[in-house]
This record gives sequence, structure tokens and C-alpha cells, in this order.
Amino acid sequence: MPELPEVETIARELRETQLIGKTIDRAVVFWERSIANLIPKQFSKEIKNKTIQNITRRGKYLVFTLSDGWTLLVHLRMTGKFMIDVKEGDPHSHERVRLYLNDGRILRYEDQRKFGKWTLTQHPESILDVIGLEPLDTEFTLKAFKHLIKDKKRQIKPLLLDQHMIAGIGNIYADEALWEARIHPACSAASLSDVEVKALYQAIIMVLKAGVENIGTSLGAARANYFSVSGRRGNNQYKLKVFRRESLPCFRCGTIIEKIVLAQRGTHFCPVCQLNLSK
DNA sequence: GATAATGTTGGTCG
DNA sequence: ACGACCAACATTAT
Repeated sequence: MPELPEVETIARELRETQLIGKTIDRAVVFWERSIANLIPKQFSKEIKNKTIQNITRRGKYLVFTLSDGWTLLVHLRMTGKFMIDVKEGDPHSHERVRLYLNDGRILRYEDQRKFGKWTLTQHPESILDVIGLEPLDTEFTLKAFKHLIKDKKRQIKPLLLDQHMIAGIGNIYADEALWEARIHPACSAASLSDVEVKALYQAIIMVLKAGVENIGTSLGAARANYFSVSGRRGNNQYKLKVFRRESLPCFRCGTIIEKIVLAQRGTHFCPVCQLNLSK
């Protein structure tokens, strides 16, 4: 569920809510497998009394820099979310981990589908260094993008979703970027012309920036859907051009948007605007 | 009421 | 190197 813009929004809200500088008095784990690399007992022991020094984002990971050289990496996968409470209370229905802070607040982590993972480590680089370029950083240049996709015969959409190539793009923003760039999601990366590569490069940056500015995409009304720490829903769902618009007219040419499956992911595109048969 | 689909990622197996 | 498929899960839509 949360892609780069949603994770970025959450990181910002966690900072804005003054978590930085607070100390973790105690941790409670309700679902063991939410902690990827430690048993709950070890996790609770190691995180106790650590101070939160910073909260940032790398790809789709939330990065909590803690005291004494420790880092907490949180990947929300499909349904992970954070909530902050001022008072003790029974665990919420999908609450998996809870951190008690020294200012009396409780940071709750909920994850309906239990796919999300927390990693508490002194060596975060082993995870963070193997993921790809940050698309909203200066390192993501047109030249770097060209280098990334040249000679890659694989389909362009699965490539965009590959976190080892570019970090943070998920199913929504991949479809949106390809529509903006007028590129068919199934065509081979290496087959793209220079003009198409540049258009796609600009589209990736554009759709991600728009997502961040609109504080993320919250689809549907269900509780499983993305909302930020404060419970606020994003607004980007109202700006989407193709994602989940199957059988509706393309905003550019009026053709009915199609939905296919690519790399086991629902994929939405306009069969006329995005018709580059180069493959 | 059964079945398919869901925004993620890691593994296996050709 | 890649793609196809499965697995981890709970819920909603059909």
C-alpha cells in the first residue's frame, strides 16, 4: 500500500509530532513475526532506553535512527500504519507492536495483513545499500536512469517496480508514470527511444512529487487503506490518471482504459496513447 | 456463501 | 538475467 509519497508523508508526520528526542521506555510485541530479525524478547531488551535521534525515509523504508548506533527499519508493506495515543489502552484489533515513550505517549503499529516488518540493527546499510536510486534525490539524473535501463530487455513496468533499480515506486505510481510518458507497460526497457526515456524520467519525478504534495494516495473507504499518523487521508487518489480507471475514458484521448496483469500486478493503461509496439 | 482481488516483497524453479 | 509462480495474511468486492 504505502509507496514513496505515503512513506514520506508518514516520516514527516512522525517528525512533526515531536518524536525526535524521546526515549523508548518499553516495547510490547503482539505479533512475533512483525519483528524480522530478533525474537520479541531480544527486540524489547535492545530497544529499551534508546533515544530516537531522527526519522527519515529510504525507498519504502522508514528509518528511525536511535542512540548507541542502532537503527530501526520499518517496512509497512501492504497495510502497516502508525498511530499515536496519549493514554494506555487495550491493543487495537490489528496492533502488532507498541512503543511506550518517556513523555507518556504510545506509538502503536497496526498491520492488518501482517506483511510489514521491523528490523532493529546496528548495520542498516546491509539493507539500505542494496536498494536503488532515490528518485527525488539529485543522484537520480537522466544519465543515471538511462544507464539503468539500457540493455535491459525486461518489461519496463516490472523494472520500475524493482526496488534494486529505483527505490520507492509501487504499483500506483508506476502505472501513473507510464501513462504520463505515453509508454506501454509491457514494452522492453531497452527498446525505448531517447525521447521516451526522457519522458519517463520526468514522469517518474513528477508523479512522485505530486503524490508527496498531495500527502499520498488513499484508495477506497476501507480501514485497510492508507492513512497517515494523524488519521488524515491523502488526496492524491483524486489526481490519478489511470490507476483503477479500467473501463473509463482516457483523460487524454477518450479511449477506454484497459486492465491487464503484468508480473502478477494489476496494470492499467490506455491502449491508444500508450501504444508503442516496439516491445 | 464461495471466489477473486488487493497498494509488497522474497523465495524457488525453470 | 528474467519471468512465472507461490507464500506470507485479512478483508472487501463480485
